[in-house]
Amino acid sequence: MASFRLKPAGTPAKTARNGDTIARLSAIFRDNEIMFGYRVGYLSNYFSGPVYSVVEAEFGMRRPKFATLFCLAHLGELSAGDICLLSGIPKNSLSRAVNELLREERIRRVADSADSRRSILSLTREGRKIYQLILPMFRQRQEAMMAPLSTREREQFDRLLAKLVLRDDGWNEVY
Amino acid sequence: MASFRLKPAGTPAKTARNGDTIARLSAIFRDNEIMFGYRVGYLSNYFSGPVYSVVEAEFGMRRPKFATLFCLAHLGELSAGDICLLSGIPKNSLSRAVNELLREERIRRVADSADSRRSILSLTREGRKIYQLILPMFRQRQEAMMAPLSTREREQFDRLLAKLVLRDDGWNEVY
DNA sequence: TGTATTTGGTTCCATTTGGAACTTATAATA
DNA sequence: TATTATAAGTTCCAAATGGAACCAAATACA
Repeated sequence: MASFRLKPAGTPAKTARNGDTIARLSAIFRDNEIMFGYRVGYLSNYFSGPVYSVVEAEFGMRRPKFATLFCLAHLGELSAGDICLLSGIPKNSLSRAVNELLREERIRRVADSADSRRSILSLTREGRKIYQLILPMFRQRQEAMMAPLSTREREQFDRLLAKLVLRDDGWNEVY
Repeated sequence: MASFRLKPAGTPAKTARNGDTIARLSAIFRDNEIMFGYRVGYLSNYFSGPVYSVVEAEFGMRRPKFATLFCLAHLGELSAGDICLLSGIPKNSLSRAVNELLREERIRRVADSADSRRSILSLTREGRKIYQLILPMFRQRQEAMMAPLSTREREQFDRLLAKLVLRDDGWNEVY
């Protein structure tokens, strides 16, 4: 994991195109009716897709499982439903992820004494270790993604994302 | 479709939480090691997920198929590979999408005379019609997503997204 | 308190997914 | 111009996905 990379050094992109084609294709980024949504989705795909394909091969772990580790690493103790809310992953997928992680002893689960339908999840030492192992891949990929922005621009971007995500209008209450 | 909505009016969110819980959970948006990647992914999920689940139910169409229509609607004629590049969808998934759309006569395909491995795809009248029918859902959802930003902030966001997406450093040459 | 509703979580199942191997056509190089 | 490598697209298959139905506990409220 020391030197995570998406392709061996020097390997040319499989989808290399000439400049003209690129220019023609990228017109779609300059003008369409769902500019924001489309580009956000595009970034998201190219950000996480390649990393997950490595993480899957190397750790047998995809979005639902990693999202679980990620949320628990940050917030300590959560229910499965909390993680759904924080990730937008459907609860049945998340349920499976949780049960697999339990089997692998990467998380633990104790019934919530206040509400015995819920249970409280948290990382085991092993879970935290694996998380720390995977995290750098995402960090590195994020750094690559953000390369075109200056420090100042990153601050702006940060501020805008915060506004979009920390909100109270129920936009994300859909699942 | 006249009044597309994600939940019937007045239906409370299934995942309603009290303010305290919300506050606790949203800490993850304020501080983590992959702030940009995480929040972009979160937005992307909550933007498109709910729309696709309606589009799937109503038109039997998911991301690969809609991405195909979307790209063709904007750029006229493209190969399957172009659409992969523009969407980050793997080529086998896209191949299936293309063949389904052909069967449904929503796109047409002609062999590229210059390179007979490729073929050139384009929308049929029917394909364009269905696209126009779906598009407003995404527009509406995007509008909801962007609600917290002022006009000025949207311009900023637009500028930053453009920088992230219109780039030349091969960041997206991974599939 | 008893009945109806909602909620957290799991299970079922049909469909979708994407890696890998394959086919055919083009490009690159000897 | 053979030979080899690479590209576009398809097919195969094992695994992941998500809607829907379900169960059990909690809540609303008559």
